Amino acid sequence: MERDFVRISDVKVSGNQGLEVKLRGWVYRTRGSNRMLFIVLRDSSDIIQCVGSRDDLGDEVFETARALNIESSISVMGTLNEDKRAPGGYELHLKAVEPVSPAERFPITKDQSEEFLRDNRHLWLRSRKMNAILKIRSTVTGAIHEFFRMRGYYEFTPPILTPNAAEGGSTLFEVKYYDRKIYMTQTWQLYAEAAIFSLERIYDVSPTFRAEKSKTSRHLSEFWMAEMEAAWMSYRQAIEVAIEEVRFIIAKVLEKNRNELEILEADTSRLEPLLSKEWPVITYTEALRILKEKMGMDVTWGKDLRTIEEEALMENFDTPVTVLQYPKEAMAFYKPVDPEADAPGPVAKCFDMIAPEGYGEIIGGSERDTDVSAISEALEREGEKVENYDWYLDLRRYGSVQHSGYGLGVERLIAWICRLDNIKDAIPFPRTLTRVTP
RNA sequence: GCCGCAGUAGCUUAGCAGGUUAGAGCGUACGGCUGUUAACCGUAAGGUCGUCGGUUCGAAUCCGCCCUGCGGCGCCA
Repeated sequence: MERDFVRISDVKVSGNQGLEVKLRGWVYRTRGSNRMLFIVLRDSSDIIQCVGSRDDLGDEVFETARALNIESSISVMGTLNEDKRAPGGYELHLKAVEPVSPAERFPITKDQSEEFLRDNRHLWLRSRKMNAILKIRSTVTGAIHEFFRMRGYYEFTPPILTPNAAEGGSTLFEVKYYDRKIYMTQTWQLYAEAAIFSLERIYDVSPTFRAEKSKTSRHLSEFWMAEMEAAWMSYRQAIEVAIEEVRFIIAKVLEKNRNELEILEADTSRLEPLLSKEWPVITYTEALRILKEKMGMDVTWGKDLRTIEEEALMENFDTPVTVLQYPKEAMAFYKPVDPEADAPGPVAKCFDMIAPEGYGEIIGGSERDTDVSAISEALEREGEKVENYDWYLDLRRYGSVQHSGYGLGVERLIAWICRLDNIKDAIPFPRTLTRVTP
């Protein structure tokens, strides 16, 4: 009996005219009169309109079916019919309707604010929109695993609870840990650097926590980063990997999720050309020149690019752009100077990838300094206690090698691919400055 | 930390140069409808207008404090 049920997406194909099938799922919409009844049924795969008449079902079943609330779970039996009047072109002519568990009045109705839907995210996950986003999210993280494993990388899992900061103590979440205080991880990087001396090439897809007081549509307090770290690799090689990775992910989404992109109104013609185009790689210094010549914006050399400048820069491109060699002064302690760079001042062996359409930085990465004294001095300049980083410095004392890595903001990438207005919809249960529920 | 915007029924909102019982749509309840597309028609219930205080004969409307939320800047992925 159980095996007789089929998925909606499997029956919504031509050639099934008149076929008798059993479906089960949830009531997505209902309409009708006292003789006709329309139930749009939803399962994980798709939706289909079910049509029932009082004559076919009999008074008792008809009245039971008519009384079903939205989101009641039901199983149905009927014959398939191609009909232009049905949304989606196919419908099921009902012969039987059996409630599994009738729903109470569903709180989500026609008009809802974005915030109301986020308050009810536990129920809104059932929407076509969230269903589509979650499917794409699954493709994206699956593609990341596939991409790195195909290239001989090992998955390496970092600790989530960490004793000290990696980039600026002010954005750390404190955790009561027995009788001490520790922190939620901001990046796997320090641990990844330890691991490459064993595994050489590693990656992860892990949660990251940042207590930044940023209230924007691009920030989450808990988000997922897909990182990589590789021994014997320059930052320029890491850039090549990063571009390949993002292209690979987009190709996978285009391959698997065309229906979902359509539901999200995330026009695939934005994404398709990306696969055949070159993605520019420019230096920070060149970026300043573009800003001055094409946008009339004067940025003092040495200042980090701010959001308005990044957005202005991206108006000149329709693909992601990688900007490398930012001024060393503005960069974190572990990013080494590139002595070969052609720039007005010292620049770091580092890069950011900026997404088009205003979605901002999706990747940040760099080569990692291997010079113990350079790191120590940089740490002191940032006001950190060098002794806290003793084990990290050990990695330079025992057979250090050139190595690089980067982190990809999974939700920012998903938000861009899905053309979302807000990054909060790129993750099932968003955590922000003000939101910790549901 | 800084700068904007908002808070009126379960939800989405109108009303805001102060003036009778604060309107509507959706949802809900009941009734009607043989093909609907978050249908349509009718009836009904549903509101301490975020809080506290002030101005006034009179405050949803004007003023002030506070609370809550949203977005943006800085910072970041």
